[in-house]
Amino acid sequence: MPKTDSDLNVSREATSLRLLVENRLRSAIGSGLFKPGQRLIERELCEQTGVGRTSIREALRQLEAEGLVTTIPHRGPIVSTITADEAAQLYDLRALLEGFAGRECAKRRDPAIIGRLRTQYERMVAVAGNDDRSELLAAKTEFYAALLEGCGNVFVERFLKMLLNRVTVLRMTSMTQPNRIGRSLQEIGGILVAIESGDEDGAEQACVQHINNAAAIALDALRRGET
Amino acid sequence: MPKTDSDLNVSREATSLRLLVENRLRSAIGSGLFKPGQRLIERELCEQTGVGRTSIREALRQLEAEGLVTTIPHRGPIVSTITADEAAQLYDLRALLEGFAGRECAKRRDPAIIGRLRTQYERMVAVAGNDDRSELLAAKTEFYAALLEGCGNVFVERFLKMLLNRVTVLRMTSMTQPNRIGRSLQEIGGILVAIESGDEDGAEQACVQHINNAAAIALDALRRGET
DNA sequence: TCTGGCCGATTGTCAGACAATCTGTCAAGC
DNA sequence: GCTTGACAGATTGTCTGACAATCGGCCAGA
Repeated sequence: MPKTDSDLNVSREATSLRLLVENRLRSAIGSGLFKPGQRLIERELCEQTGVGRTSIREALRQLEAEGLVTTIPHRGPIVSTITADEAAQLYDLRALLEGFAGRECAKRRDPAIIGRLRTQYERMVAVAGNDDRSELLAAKTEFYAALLEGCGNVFVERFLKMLLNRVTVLRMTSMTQPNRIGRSLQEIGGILVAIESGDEDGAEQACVQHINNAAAIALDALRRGET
Repeated sequence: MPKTDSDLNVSREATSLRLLVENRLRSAIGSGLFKPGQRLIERELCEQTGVGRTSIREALRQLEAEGLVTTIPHRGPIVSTITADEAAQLYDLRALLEGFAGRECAKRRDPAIIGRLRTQYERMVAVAGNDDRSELLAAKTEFYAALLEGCGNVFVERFLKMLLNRVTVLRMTSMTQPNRIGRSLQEIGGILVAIESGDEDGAEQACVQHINNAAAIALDALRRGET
């Protein structure tokens, strides 16, 4: 990211209402407050958010483009559901892209990125034992954010973000398996080491393997459960 | 695709106005009618299309999500420009995804898909000599469409479509090089053969190589030209 | 030449309105 | 009882008009 000389970045959070709504809805869906399949009725959203229908609708169009919601004509938007089949495809693609990202990170070895990766990894190790998983999840999210930025490809970054939004709910499932955490951490550590040592093939493989393992668990739970 | 018993598919083209506008704008940008960097003023679009601002704005949000237009706050949307650097990243990702698609096609060997690929390839060969390139381009587009569908991964398909929309203008450039056509056809033939014979590695390699070659030319032209 | 302020253009957002369309229900008919 | 048809309510899709906020450029003044 182009860092300004001195940090005079007037954050310009003055984002439009539409963007605020968009982010709210995104996190509402990601956090499970809005469940897959649930209808999102415009007027209700207007009341809940206090903004006009215009802004709501435009935000919904954006989320629709990202695949988070699906609009049924003359019926309105619903939170997208995902079949086991699609989930498998999603994980396939994610493995491909994250493998690429891992490889690129290892190739570039940007110290700033590596620093962030290591920080988050250590944070994950530190809080792994907590009952409250939220911080673990936060650390993992940050870890991935660094990985995506580090790959130096804005398209990969954008696409992976979209994919991650869609698996968030599934990821909760797979993280719930208690004894998965240990293995997961181990795998992530492997990714970190490979990147730090510039081992491109190793980093790619580690990323792919990590996703595949997570996918196996998530898909299993998904098939066992419903929808 | 789930084919209905008898072909009673009432095409239900009755898509919403918003979708019509969206497609119009997409092709207007893809065809170069709207040039990169050009401002898209809502009211003008309203006049040109004859629809209200509501529909225009929602369509723009969609295109924005796809990356085709970029909205500058309080300034309005412009047709997205692309730097040489970003173009390189775009081609990198495209190579990755199309390599994946090629591999999957070779793995699955769906006769319907292979038939379509071959048909379009032969069509390309047939019209390669024409002065008018439009049919060649159309055939190539169809070829790719079949390749994307054949990979059996809706996410890969969707993402690649987005990427293709963004390179369309660049692709024109690279196709303009006259003696590139021969090589290009040869490469595409290679892809087809590999898929038909189920050679996964070969198909992937052929796809990647094809994109890399196209990228080299396009990027060269881009750097030589402007922006 | 640089500074500051004004003005037009355009977006961002809202409220209200209306037709088109979908869904569920309920009565009528076999 | 089960199917058919019609009606009513709910909700979207779209338009219109409106207004404040903001951006860019122009022009006067130092």
